[in-house]
Amino acid sequence: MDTKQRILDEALTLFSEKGYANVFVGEIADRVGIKAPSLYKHYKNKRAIFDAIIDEMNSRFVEQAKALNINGTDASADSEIYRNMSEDNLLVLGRQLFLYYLHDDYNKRFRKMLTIEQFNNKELADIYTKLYVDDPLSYQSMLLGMVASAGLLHTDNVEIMTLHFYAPIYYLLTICDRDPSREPKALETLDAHIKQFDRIYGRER
Amino acid sequence: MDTKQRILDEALTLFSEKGYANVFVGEIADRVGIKAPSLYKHYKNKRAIFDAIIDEMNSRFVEQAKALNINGTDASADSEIYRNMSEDNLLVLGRQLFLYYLHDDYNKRFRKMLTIEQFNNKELADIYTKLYVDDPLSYQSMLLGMVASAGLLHTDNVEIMTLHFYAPIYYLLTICDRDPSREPKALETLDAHIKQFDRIYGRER
DNA sequence: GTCTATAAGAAGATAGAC
DNA sequence: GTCTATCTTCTTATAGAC
Repeated sequence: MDTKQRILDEALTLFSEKGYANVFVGEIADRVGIKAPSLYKHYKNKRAIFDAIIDEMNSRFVEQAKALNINGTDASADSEIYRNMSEDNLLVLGRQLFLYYLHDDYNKRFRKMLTIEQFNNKELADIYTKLYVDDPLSYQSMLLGMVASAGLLHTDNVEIMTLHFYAPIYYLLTICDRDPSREPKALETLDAHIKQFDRIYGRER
Repeated sequence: MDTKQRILDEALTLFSEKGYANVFVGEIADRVGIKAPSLYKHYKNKRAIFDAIIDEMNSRFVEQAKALNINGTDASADSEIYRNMSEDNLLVLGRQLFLYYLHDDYNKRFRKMLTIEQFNNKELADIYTKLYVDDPLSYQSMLLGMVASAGLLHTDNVEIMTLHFYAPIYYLLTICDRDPSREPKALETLDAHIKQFDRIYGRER
């Protein structure tokens, strides 16, 4: 990886642990293995590093969204999966979603940085809301809606059903971000949640 | 309010908006209406202000927990309320919980400060987990457990039922903290959530 | 592109008068 | 307890050699 990219990488790690203001330019340089002044050959100033991180993450997530949408809107490709969705498949879906969000390195560090900076930076607050509130809700609404229209889930309000699916996942995610030692317990709770969700919405009522 | 207390109050406001590192001692002093050096007659240094906030908030919440426990463990006082819990009462309970957390001034500012500082300060991370994860879960488990034992809610897993009640409330709370303009929509969603919760758990299955 | 040396400025904290 | 003046330290950023 070239130096310019390594600077972004180390900076993101540090920003996600301590927040922008607590990270010094010299600290980033140290991690990269250069001296602070050398860093200014790659970026105009400290803020430019921060902005470059946001730009890169934004395009990363735009690509990801594109990839999801291709599968998501192409009913012929996906419908078979979701029309045959058993409790086991629902468990796998929820677990994958959770573990991807939790362990994907960029996702995790970027989310923590957004968490720290959200009240101080309206742009980051909006990105957070998009990535961890609005996008998951609309994506999962679509998936669960397909499962429901196949008759495997039953509700008269897909939005609330999706909230009941996602809110506990989000809640467990924030717990693990704060304290990774709670991860095993959170995974158990996740499974119990999804099984219960399937029992609740998975039969005629 | 005396100066020493006003310093804590203004500091908490600033810390909750910008985080510890982005708040300057002179800024706190400005808000209080004194000069920075005068502030050092009240607190040894900037960190001491921060620590005093945590101490005060801790004792505030200990008192609150005591007050809740008196009602909570005194079955004879509360049981009548919870044994007659209709959907309307459940709505009120959820709404009160949500609006208290959302609008109580100390709660709100302290929560935002904890959110910002959680990854940089293990003590604050633990306080956050206690206040917004463990305590609400155990308190609400107790309440909902009473409602269930009165036959008004039905589940074989009170813990997961409580997660299904609280996680959406927590999720909506973090949305509103980040963007208060979403509060009206969040309140609608909250009501829809609780009504759905009551429909799900409130009848024999 | 990386370094050493250093400038420029910000922010925390102290001294001492009132 | 509050002020003005000031010290000290830390951090960003630049200059200029290699």
